[in-house]
Amino acid sequence: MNRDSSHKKRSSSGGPATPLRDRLRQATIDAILTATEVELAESGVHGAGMTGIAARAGVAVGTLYNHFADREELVRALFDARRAALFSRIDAAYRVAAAQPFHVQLTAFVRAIFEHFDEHRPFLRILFETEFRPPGTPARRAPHEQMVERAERMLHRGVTDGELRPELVEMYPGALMGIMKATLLRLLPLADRRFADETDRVVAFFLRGAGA
Amino acid sequence: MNRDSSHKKRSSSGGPATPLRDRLRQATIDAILTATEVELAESGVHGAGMTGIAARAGVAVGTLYNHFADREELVRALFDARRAALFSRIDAAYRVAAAQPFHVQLTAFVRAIFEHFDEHRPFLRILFETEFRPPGTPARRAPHEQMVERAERMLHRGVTDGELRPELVEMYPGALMGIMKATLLRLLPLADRRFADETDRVVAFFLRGAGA
Amino acid sequence: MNRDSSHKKRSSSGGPATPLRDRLRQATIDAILTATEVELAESGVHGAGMTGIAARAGVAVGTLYNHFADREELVRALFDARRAALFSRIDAAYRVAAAQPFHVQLTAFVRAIFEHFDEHRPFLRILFETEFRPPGTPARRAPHEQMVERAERMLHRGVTDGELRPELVEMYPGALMGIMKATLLRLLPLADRRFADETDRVVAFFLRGAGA
Amino acid sequence: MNRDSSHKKRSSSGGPATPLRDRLRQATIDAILTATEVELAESGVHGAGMTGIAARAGVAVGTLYNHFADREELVRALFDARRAALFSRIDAAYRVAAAQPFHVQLTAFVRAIFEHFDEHRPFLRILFETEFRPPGTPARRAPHEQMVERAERMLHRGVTDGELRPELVEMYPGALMGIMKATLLRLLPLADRRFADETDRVVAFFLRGAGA
DNA sequence: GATGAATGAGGCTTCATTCAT
DNA sequence: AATGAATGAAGCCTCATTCAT
Repeated sequence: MNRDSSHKKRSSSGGPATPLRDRLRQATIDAILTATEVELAESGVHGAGMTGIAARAGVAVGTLYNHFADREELVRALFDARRAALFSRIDAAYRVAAAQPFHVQLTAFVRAIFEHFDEHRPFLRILFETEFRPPGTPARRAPHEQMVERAERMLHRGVTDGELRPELVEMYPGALMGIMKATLLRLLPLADRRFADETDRVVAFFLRGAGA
Repeated sequence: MNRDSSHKKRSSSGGPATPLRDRLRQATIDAILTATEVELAESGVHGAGMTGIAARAGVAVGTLYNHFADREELVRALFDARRAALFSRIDAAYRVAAAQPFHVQLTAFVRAIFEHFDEHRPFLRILFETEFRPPGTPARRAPHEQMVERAERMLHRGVTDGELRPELVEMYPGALMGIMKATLLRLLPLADRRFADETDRVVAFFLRGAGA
Repeated sequence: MNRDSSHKKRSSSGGPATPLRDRLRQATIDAILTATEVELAESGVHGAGMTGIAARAGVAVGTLYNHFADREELVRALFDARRAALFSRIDAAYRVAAAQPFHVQLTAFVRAIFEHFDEHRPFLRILFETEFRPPGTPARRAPHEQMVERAERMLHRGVTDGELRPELVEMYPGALMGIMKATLLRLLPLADRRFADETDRVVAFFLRGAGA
Repeated sequence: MNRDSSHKKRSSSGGPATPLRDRLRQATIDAILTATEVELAESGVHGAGMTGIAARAGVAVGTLYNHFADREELVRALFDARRAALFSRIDAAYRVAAAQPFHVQLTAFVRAIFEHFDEHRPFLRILFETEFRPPGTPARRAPHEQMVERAERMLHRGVTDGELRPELVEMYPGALMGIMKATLLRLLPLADRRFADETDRVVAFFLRGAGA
């Protein structure tokens, strides 16, 4: 069935024919994904039901299945979408700071992540719950691991540039992530605190531990 | 409604009336708890079913209900038992090192935790999964938070003793836990590595970041 | 939590959007109620199971729960439906005979009840079983008591009109009901006898005992 | 197994050897039956469980099965015991009044029944619940029918003696029982009223309806 | 495409009954 | 004969999924 949004058979005339249908379609999908995110955050990844998701999205249950093969694919789509947004944000910040010293890039990395979760608190709750057993395991990698990889690449540069000591290098990625997660976990219950405001403190602590 | 603690009669005559029954009873309970631990670790906290638990424990489903009111109480009993063991181990190590310098006590703290999880890898998997949303959700505190509290008390001494800098002190407990968890997470897939062997490196990294 | 009464949308455009769905829905509910009645009569109020009810109704178990929150609500719905039918029949007969002498109204009352049970023998069996301990036990009044109340009102008129002696008046409602029930009980095993044919004899006996 | 209390192999010496064992045995059985009666009355005939019965009787579940083959036999034993007591009481009263006029005997009949239920209110609740579907159906007759038979024999004499009119005679037994049951039902919620006090009024009402 | 009632496998729990001590 | 933990069939209910309209 047609769960990929790339039909592209609208090329009979010349202009952008029927993009309306596609736009409506995408609007429905977005509504469903957002509803899924909120429901999962509220009821837990396994506690949320298709009925509740449909209700919050303002559609019928059957409509969910017109866009996603089954519950698993829906959840996976949510994870993919949010992960893609997070990674593109990280990568953008990363690139912008590519010419700057390592510690600037590190700061940009941490800030990008914190800002993303400031905008997606519900998804953060979901991430913590599924960190160890992400939906769609074992075929898929946990977002966690993919971020660890990105952190590894960046921190490697820190060592190469001489800004980080090489001794405990294999601890660095996990330690950075661990400190960040601890910060997220600590602030999550406080609805009025922005994660991004902690950026400098996290970087400071990490650099004291790992800095040359 | 825990059905344990039912030693009503007995001892009315003279001899030890039925210690045998009690021993068998306790053996059953232990078998059930262990089976629960393994099943939860394998299938997830919500994925594990009473049928599978009973099968692994080598008892009938009904037997589970002779000792635990329902699924929730069973899971809670597992958490309580493992958490109690962990905390008593921590506290013991903590007391033993009470007269020693702070960094020795810190090392004892970290090592106690790592050793406990070396002996209870399945429970570790469960802990990660429920860190943010503990079973029996609202009423009970996450084990995580209780450990953070213990860490806070200990690290406070580090500051008082002058071994830790007071600047980022509110980050310390989370950071220590975060670094430990990152280490556990990193080594968990490697079945032949002992967490306890990482003790010194974790302490070293933390002290470089927080030490005076 | 009765899930009926869900005609939320529809009629936004112009035509009668989905009266078909509603009709099918009601047909399902009726089938379920009838099946419930028969199963309860056959297997007893507690002996009847959701599986058997679903099978007899020709639906899946889950369908029962699409229309009734749980077993108790289903049974209650059956009672409510049958009781409402009985009472509206009684009340109609009662009104029609309002202008006539008391003994005519009494006859109409008895006949209405007998005719109702001629059409709902299965429900009669259920009523006898639950007379003393209605389903959904504490909260709701037994149908029995509600009928006694109606009888009381009517018999009061008999006394006022001088057609009944006032002496043992507090026995009248129970006695009338008791004589009727004894008659129902006596004829219930005889499938070819109509209760309504006993109307005059019951009234005659009661009036001889209570008449002025 | 030995569920009949007639072993009678204690005749080796001469005197009444080991009647002690039998007496203890009977005491246990009585305790169980009474416990059963109360539990059934409280929780309903199907709601009462073997565990609750054993607990109330002060024995272990297994002990119940040492005296009764299964739950059904236990309930049946209770019914048999109470019915036997009721019938022997009725029959005694009946015989005593055999030489007296019919209406005296009728009064004795009604009073015997009322007195029995004054002493066994719990059992009365059970009777109402099972009147239509007695436990052990279909092999066993309902107590109701057996009482109707006794009533029939007695009322037949009333007709023969000329104290009752022969016209509606087939209604008499049911009507008498119905009036009695209505009275029991009316007074059952009032814990301080004795059924036996209603004897004369019941007889009076019945005789007005059926008397010559 | 959207709709939502119908489906039924699977999960949790109960409780009469058994049997080793 | 008493005990009470163990047993497991059977009951109720949930919820992802389907499909006729």
